[in-house]
Amino acid sequence: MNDNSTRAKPAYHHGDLPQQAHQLALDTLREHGDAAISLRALAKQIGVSAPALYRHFMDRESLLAELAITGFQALRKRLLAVDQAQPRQALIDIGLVYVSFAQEEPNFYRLMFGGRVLPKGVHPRLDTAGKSAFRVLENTIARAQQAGYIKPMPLMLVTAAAWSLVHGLAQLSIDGHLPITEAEPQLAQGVLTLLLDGAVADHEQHHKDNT
Amino acid sequence: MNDNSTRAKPAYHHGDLPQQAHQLALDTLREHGDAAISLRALAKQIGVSAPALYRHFMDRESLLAELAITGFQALRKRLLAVDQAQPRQALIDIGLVYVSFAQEEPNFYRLMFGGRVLPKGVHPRLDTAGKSAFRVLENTIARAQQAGYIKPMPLMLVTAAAWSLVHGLAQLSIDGHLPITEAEPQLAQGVLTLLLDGAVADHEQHHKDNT
DNA sequence: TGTACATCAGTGAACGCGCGTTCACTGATGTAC
DNA sequence: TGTACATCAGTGAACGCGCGTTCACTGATGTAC
Repeated sequence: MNDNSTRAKPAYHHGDLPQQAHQLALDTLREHGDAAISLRALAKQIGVSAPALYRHFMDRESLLAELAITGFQALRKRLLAVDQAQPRQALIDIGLVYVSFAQEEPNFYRLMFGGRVLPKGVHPRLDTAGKSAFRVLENTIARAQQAGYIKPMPLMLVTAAAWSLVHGLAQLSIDGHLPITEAEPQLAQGVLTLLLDGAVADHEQHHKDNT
Repeated sequence: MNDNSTRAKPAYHHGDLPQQAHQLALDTLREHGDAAISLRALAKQIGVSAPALYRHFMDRESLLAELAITGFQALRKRLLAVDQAQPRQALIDIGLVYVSFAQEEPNFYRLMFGGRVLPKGVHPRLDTAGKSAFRVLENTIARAQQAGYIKPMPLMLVTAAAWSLVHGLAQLSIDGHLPITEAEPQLAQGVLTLLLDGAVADHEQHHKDNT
């Protein structure tokens, strides 16, 4: 009687408010960006009074932080799925996966890395989630280096370079500055390869140790 | 009589409204970010009614676009100041200058590249300004390539890589993800060098042509 | 040099909006005995 | 098994806010003759 579809329609106690709010906020984020998320609108759509949400979320920003955490977990999961057998291919693939995540979920990505929305240090769980996604990238590089594929140099330096490159690619392409689509990742692939092999012409390689 | 200090204080006709509004908005942007800019607040601070601003700016977004244009011009100017004598040094310096601009003017940089605020294609003058700043970077690379310093490959590929790298560095460092400060640009320098020389160990170079 | 007139750059009031958040409350549920 | 009570999850009303923008207007300025 009260469970005819997937969800009951309880009169007073909703029973599933936090999850449903989270899900709806997530949909809104993906479609319209973080700026479009408002607790009032969310409550209205769910059919619940606005203050009800405050039982489950400290404030608007906490909700955004939870969404961002979800995003980092999703990103991490995708990065973990990359085949690690061949160092070179693993490095390229992980970059491509990173970029394609941003392309598939631009609004998610912007929330996660916007800076404006969720400053670092305010939501510890968020920082942790971000770090653990980053660590997948870092581990891949570390492995490649241990295998002797990457030059011996501070891990920090290589990861900073790799992360900067993929982050830049991601941002520029979701803002329409680079002609990269999911269907045409050639440019992204070329760029990643460039970091591996270097831009400098072979006959100029003696310059290397001058800097 | 009406010109005792630098500025007159005319009763009705302000005489300098657009410039003063632009300047004040610019200060607000730098200090508090684009979200803090409101036409009403601006008008209030200047001591003029809010609708007065609509004589000079189509709407809020147009004002933001003008600010962003100013930003791109400033960035371009700095990039142009880089010494182009030595290809390698020019490439590194232009990257460092780019990153340090973002660090000095994070809110400016976010407005210019935020994506959320000013979508491409809406303000043609803005797009032009962005392109002409970008062209300085592109020209530097083209020169280095013509000098034989950069491998022969599509210019687009190298510029995409370089731009992505510096953009990523800039973004990550202003969001506090990388320990780069103006006083300590070593990491930035190391990262830029890495793109030039490549990450792959020398004895693995035979992999190069496999990809 | 003076005057009529067009144009420009302001004004004050108002529209309509949605937001986050707090308050004192009530209805529903779970738990100890 | 039944009942008293604590706790939890909602409610409706309200506070206070600032925003962008439009409207009909008026005061100031520049221009033609």
